[in-house]
Amino acid sequence: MRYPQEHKLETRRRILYEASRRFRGQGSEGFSISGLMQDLKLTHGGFYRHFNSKEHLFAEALASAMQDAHAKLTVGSDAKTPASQLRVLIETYLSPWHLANPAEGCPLAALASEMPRQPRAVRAAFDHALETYIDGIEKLLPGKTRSERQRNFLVLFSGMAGSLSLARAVSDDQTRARLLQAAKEFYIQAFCQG
Amino acid sequence: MRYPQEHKLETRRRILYEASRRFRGQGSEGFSISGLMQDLKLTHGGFYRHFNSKEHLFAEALASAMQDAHAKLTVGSDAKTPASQLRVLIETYLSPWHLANPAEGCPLAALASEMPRQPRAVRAAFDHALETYIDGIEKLLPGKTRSERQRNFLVLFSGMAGSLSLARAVSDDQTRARLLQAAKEFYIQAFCQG
DNA sequence: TGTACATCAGTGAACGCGCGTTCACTGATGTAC
DNA sequence: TGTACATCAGTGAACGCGCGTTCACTGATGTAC
Repeated sequence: MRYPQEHKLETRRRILYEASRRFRGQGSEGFSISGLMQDLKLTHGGFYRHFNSKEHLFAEALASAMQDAHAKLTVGSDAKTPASQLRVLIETYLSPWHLANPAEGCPLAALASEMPRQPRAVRAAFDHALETYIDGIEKLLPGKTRSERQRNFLVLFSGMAGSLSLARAVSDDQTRARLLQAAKEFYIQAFCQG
Repeated sequence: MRYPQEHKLETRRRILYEASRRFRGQGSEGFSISGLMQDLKLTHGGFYRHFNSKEHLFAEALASAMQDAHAKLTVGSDAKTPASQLRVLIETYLSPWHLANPAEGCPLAALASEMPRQPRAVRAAFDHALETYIDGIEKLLPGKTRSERQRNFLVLFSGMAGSLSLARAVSDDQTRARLLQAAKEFYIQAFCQG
């Protein structure tokens, strides 16, 4: 059957967003196209009207995931100094909510370790999405030059992603909470007006 | 055919070590039992004389990998102060060699993000191996009490693992090297006699 | 010491399963006249 | 305005493939007598 105009774009958007959640939550091989489409009340065959392959979907989903994470990390923190905005961002990044919701969180924590094994196109998409991520946040970081702030971004975010990732990896709730709390204090002290 | 005594244990050891490399290098689903056994000049059927399942193999391989990483991080650094031993350890962890050789490196950087999706037995093995890892290194960290040193271990190692992981994820060699270098300076400053 | 049998690490065909992808088809709506 | 045809998002059976795991089998060596 023929669908109203805009319908195709809307379907594509739905697939992309749900995929960006699943890649983060279950990894690049942890879910099937079939299951994804089924949960969107569609069948698997239709997927290929929107994306050439799962690999292409992953590449696009990375950008979508990075935008999503950026948006969630920067809500409601306007009209303050960069240092205090950064403090809120660190607290949000290392919050119990982010710990419990990998599918809606930062792709660095969820997907960085899979990147070395991905095909060139996916890795390029990751590189590009990361650059955009940096551009959106870099201005909150300490540092006189742009490249100094970018270095600080990389150290801070890779460090927080590692802490979040390890906190998710261990089973004991108390260890998780302690790690998150200790990391929060550590990075705030190191990067906020320290 | 019947094999000399000790032969079975030796085969088991070879499977386990090679598996610990592959899990780190390719992830829990990135290689097959068949391929693993083939490269050890064996056939896949024989695997099940040594391990009940790939899951059991993963659980044991985590301990093996963590021991391997611990050994590689602490060679040739005796007869110094804890702070200078820790400095060497940080430099080794964030070295170009570790960047280029995930299969023989720290499982935290390579496997932490897969843990949340693993079955209970694997996660328990990870928890236990991590505790042993901590016990072997904790004494090098600053902190008056054991639990303070353990907290410092968790912050430092999860941070370094995140940096190494992100450095491996990006494609550009210059960005990688800069991230590693910046992280090295940052963590040395923060944890060595700072 | 010699012989018959038991053992069991390793072999390789076979299994069921889920996956990504393809493709002939459907049918409501848009378009040409 | 009415009619015939084209379009194309979505359907679902079918494909080939690689995987983890099972199992009947092999045969050199250990053991019982």
